[in-house]
Amino acid sequence: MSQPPRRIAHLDMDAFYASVELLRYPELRGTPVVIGGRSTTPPSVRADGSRDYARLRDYAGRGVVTTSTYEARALGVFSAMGMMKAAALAPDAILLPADFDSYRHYSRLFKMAVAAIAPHIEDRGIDEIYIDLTDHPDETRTLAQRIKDAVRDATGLSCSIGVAPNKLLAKICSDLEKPDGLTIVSLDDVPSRIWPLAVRKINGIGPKANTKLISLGIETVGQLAAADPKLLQEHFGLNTAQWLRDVSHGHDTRAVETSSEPKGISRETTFERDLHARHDRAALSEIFTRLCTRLSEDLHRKRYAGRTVGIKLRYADFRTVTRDVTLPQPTADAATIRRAAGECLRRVPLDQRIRLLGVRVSALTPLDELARHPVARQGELFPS
DNA sequence: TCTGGGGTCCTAGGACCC
DNA sequence: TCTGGGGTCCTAGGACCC
Repeated sequence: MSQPPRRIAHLDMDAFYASVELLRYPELRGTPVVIGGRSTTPPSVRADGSRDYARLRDYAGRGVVTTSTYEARALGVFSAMGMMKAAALAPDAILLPADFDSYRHYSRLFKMAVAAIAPHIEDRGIDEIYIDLTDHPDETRTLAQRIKDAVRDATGLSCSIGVAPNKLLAKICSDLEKPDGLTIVSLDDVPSRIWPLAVRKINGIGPKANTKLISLGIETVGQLAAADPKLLQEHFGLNTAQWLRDVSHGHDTRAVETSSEPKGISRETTFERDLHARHDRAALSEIFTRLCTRLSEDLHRKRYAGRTVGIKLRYADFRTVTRDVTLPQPTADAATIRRAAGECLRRVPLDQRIRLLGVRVSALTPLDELARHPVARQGELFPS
């Protein structure tokens, strides 16, 4: 009585932000382009109508690369890299500011195009989704190609799709033939196609676990599958060791979740220069209040209130501390958030320079749900 | 020339209650 | 006076992902 294998697709847009920018600036196609930076401005238009693009070499200050075109990646410039380091590697690369409104627009377009064909979709952020194709009547490759064509028709953008019996393998194989890939993998293919890959390719094995595995002589998924369970348990604990074994054999039973509620909403900012609690008190206070105001607006717009208010603080040396407090009633009110967050801030040592300040509200309840319960009206949701 | 901003999940200890 | 186990909530930190 074995179930037939599921058909799970992972769809990943190719260099999404950069590709959206190339729709707007097609003359940049084929050249190294980097998106990111804090103070980057859009290209200006010259008198003759041509565009004057900023170059990476002209950038100064903080910030990281948000994403880059494949030509820039060939020069060693990747997401999350510091801008100054990127400028050293690719000084002539074109620099563009991120335009998240535009990316969200194209995100909606591609997701709608997929949903018209296969509606069982799990959102994984702005540029990727899982799709459960198990109950779809069409043959797998034909169906996946149809989805790719629909995405291109709707957006002018290419994507890569992996189809496999579960999310773990689908995610891995959507990356195997990028860009514009279409890869189908079954459980039988795991030894030949998955085992040769680096363990880092597994979603959930990050820099820390990767380093640890390599120190144990485990570099590939196949080596992980062959590793002594006792050894793994010693270094990772029972749960993680079991998970490592499962994923190394391509096993994963997680369902495609078509809806989810947010757990927390936050706002944070890294300062142009590190600030000191006493010397820069006024500036810090203004930023703090603005974060709370923005967060309150986010909560209202998304129709949530939350009981737990927290702060995050990053020192100049990059150490991070958090403090939070749980209120008797959920709140979305800026002044209430500011007060609670201020209490949290007092519990943190403020003797060193600070580079980042953040505010967060969690333990969320939908506002509409709250409005149906009388207790909410007496709380701090709607202060007089 | 250091390292964004928005999230999720997990662990672990202590408080508190039954 | 000391001794239980289990369950839940709260708080802090860390790993990881897009």
